[in-house]
Amino acid sequence: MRASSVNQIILKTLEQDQSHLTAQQIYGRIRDNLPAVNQSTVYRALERLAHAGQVSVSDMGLGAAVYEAVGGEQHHHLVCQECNQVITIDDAAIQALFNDIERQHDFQVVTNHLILFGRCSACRERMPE
Amino acid sequence: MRASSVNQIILKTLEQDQSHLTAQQIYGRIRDNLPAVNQSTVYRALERLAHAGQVSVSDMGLGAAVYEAVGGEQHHHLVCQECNQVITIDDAAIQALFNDIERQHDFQVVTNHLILFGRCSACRERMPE
DNA sequence: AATTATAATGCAATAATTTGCAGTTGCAAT
DNA sequence: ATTGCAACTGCAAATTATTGCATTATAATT
Repeated sequence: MRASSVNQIILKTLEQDQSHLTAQQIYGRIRDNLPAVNQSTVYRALERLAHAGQVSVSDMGLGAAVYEAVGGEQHHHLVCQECNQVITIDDAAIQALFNDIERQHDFQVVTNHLILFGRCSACRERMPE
Repeated sequence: MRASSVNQIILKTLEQDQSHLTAQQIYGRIRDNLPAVNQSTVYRALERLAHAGQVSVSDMGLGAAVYEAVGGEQHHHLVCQECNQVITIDDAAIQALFNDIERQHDFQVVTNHLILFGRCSACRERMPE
């Protein structure tokens, strides 16, 4: 396998699929076309892409991390610990925080997919503390 | 083993140790006193404690997640992807964001230890994009 | 105290992820 | 072309984390 065309293939795979894919799912889809790609190659390519800010990695509290191509508009998620509901929130507030951090700490945030765990309104009503 | 005294033992272990411990390290320390505790019990106890907001779980980009007792003052971290430097930041800005989210989405954030990846100032100078 | 329900545990199997190391590949400079 | 170096890959082993199921413990109820 030609070195690092894997990056491109993974990116294309993620772009076709809008939803969050696990490393194993990505591995599976790539295998369909290129049987001769190893698992750790996929993990390492994903790591490179995440590092470069081209894909996001998120632990949504499922067994496995999920990956996604970073497109124009970012989004983030609130995950309810009780009912597992996933709420998508837009980037404005988060970007503002990141800008603050960048100014205060001179630190360029690359994290591009934030997952915040907690309790949704329905679950709070259903079972108040 | 008396059910769920494990919770207390883990909490005590984490409180004694200020630093971030991995599940394996916690497992190791508990074994010293209580050989008859299983790995999955430790993982499950940590999960419970995290869910209850008593300990924080963070993937700092090392191989394993790290756990910490949640004390009075929260803190969060910026982790440089290049040099692995860990910058500790205080809670104020983050809490403000969480409050916003709580107001806008009626969602109570439990996440209590945020890790943001990016590039520290030194590395940005050393290797500008 | 006996009875039920609910939650916690151990164990073993499985899944997900990481790592070490040797071998390839791509690329730039001879 | 050849050399040298850094990045990428495959493979296998090791680590880290999760899960299913039978058993045991705790708690609540009668």
